[in-house]
Amino acid sequence: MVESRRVTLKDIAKSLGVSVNTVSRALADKDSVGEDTRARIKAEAARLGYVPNSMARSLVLGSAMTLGLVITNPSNPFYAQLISTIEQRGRTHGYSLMLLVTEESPEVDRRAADTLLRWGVDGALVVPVQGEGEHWARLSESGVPMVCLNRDFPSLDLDFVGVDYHHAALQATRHLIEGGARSLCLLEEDLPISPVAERSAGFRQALAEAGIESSGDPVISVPTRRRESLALPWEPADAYRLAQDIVDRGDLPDAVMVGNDYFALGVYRALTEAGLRVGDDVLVGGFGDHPFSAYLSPGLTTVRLPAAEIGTAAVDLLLQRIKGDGDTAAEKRRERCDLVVRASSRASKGTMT
Amino acid sequence: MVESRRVTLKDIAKSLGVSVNTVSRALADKDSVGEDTRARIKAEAARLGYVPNSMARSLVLGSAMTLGLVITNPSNPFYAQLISTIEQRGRTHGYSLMLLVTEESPEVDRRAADTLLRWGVDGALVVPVQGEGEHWARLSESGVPMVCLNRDFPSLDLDFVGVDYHHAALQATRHLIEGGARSLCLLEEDLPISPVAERSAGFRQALAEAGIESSGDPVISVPTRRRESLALPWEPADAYRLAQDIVDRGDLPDAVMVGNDYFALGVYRALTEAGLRVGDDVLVGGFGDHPFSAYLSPGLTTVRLPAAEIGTAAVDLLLQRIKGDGDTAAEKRRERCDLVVRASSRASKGTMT
DNA sequence: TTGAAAGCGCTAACAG
DNA sequence: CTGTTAGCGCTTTCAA
Repeated sequence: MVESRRVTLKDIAKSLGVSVNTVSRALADKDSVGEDTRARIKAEAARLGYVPNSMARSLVLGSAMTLGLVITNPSNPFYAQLISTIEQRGRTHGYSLMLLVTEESPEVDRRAADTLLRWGVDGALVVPVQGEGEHWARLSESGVPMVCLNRDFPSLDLDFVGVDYHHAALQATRHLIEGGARSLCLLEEDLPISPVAERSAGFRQALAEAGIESSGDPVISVPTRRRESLALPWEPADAYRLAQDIVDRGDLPDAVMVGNDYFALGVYRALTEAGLRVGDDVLVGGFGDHPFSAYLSPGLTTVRLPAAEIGTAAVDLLLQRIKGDGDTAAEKRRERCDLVVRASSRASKGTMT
Repeated sequence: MVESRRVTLKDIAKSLGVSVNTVSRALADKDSVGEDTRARIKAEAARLGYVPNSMARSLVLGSAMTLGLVITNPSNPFYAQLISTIEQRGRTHGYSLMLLVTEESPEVDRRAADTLLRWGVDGALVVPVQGEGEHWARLSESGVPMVCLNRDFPSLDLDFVGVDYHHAALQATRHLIEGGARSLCLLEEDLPISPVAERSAGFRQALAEAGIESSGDPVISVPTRRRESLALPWEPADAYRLAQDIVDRGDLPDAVMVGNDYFALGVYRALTEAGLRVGDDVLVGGFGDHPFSAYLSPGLTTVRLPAAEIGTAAVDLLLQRIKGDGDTAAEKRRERCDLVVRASSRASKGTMT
């Protein structure tokens, strides 16, 4: 491994006896340079193994050509897909990606905003750790275009691209009710985030429509035990325990909705162990349509989340903002999604929208 | 949104009537600055909302304080966990992360190496798109410390941290054989990567030890149909189709190993549909121990991959290289892993190492 | 068409 | 203790 310093424009210039900026323009394919000169310069650059210094370039150009992506947990398959899509689409437009993982820590979240500011990213895509998001508002006000992903701050005037969870939950719950459910509950993770709130609202609306009332709150918060590592998806065991409790208490409804497919795994187990048949004795519906969901017995009825569409839309919106379209009002975009009906809800009506 | 230019050291200096570099040193907490001056400077910096420019800083310091991470597919849960771990550990040491997603494209892989070079990352962690990896060798020779993750180029002198797939496959296969299997096959994805090769070798060794011979090749390559989007994990359907074929042909062995748990989903379905009972008529073993694997019926016996350990070890090795320990021979580290025994292999011996 | 000079924002040397 | 000078590698004036 040669410890040679990196080749710079100056090196090429010196080696060829021309000025630095002739080299710069030759390599940038500007027309203000002679045919032969350009050729000699390019040859020499290749010979020396010249690699442009992006940082220096960015410094003078005033643009980092970098997007920041802040994610709470890449092990969430939905977010994993967002990462892929976003990186790909950003790269297509010439942007590099700086990734920050917050693991639901408000502290890390706050620092993430700071880091992005320091690096001068051209724009930021962020799944915020919710609660208070002033630091994100500040980032945005500092002139860094940003769009929130999946989690929205209704109170803050920030661009947002996510899922129409309300509509999705409404449809899914209606579907279970049409399937015959007269008592239902919804198991949600215990985080104060907008997706949970919106799903709960949609779920409740469906219940209200059908005139279904329950003694207690039908939306149940799953106590997610501090996981060994947050670098994992939701823990089925958390939902398993809760479902067991419900069964033991004799509170089991006709149908159980869960905020994510992983919880469905736990619910399946609890029901099965109690001698109940999913899709028959109890209907189950989830969110995510993760690859395993189609392969469970019975197959899980679940909402497919349009990760690719959301990632793409978010990047496109961000790029638009970066291009200067910054004074328009904040956009709140909620993508509709499909309910994938499988045997866990018994009915077999195909895909509805 | 104020379109105000970013506050710089110069602004603070001007506003206070001191020199730029006094400001620099005051803010850097160097001791060569008066108590009161420092205080005034810090106050003014805060008042003006000064944010240091990392790029400028990096340019002069000659270090980007950035690590590059090149991943083929974040939707692979193993890689998702690596991303989390690596970002976290890098951040702990003050490094930002630049993420590149290659989606198994040799072209993108090549460009990734170039991008990292241009940005002058301090080090790179890469899951290479295998085949030929000269560009990675070049990156390394250019003086950028790098370590390969999960996939090794035995022929190239590059640092490597991954899984001891050979040992894992050996153990898992032995376990199935001890469980009574006398004919076995291994379903692997059709990629020319070292993990596949190593698992196959371990699998074959176990067969040889037991004196098991088969008519055809017991290692079967699963034709992975070009997926709609590569931003997804393995496709269970690919393994499902193949398993169906095997069953139809009457070639079904006593035990089926699969290179990843997603394939097991497909195998389960094919077997079930053929009226066979997993863990009874046919034993199944996988790799990954994904969250769903424990919740299948029957639970899937599978190899747990130590993603966190590998991510941590890789970062630590990289940081060590960055610190200058660059002349030692390339290190090839293969982490051992546990076989998680569940009902799909019938036996119930607890966790073995 | 080319070169010289200036500057992006910051830090490091050296004076004073 | 503080200011001046220099320079990281690059691009963009402006002259020549």
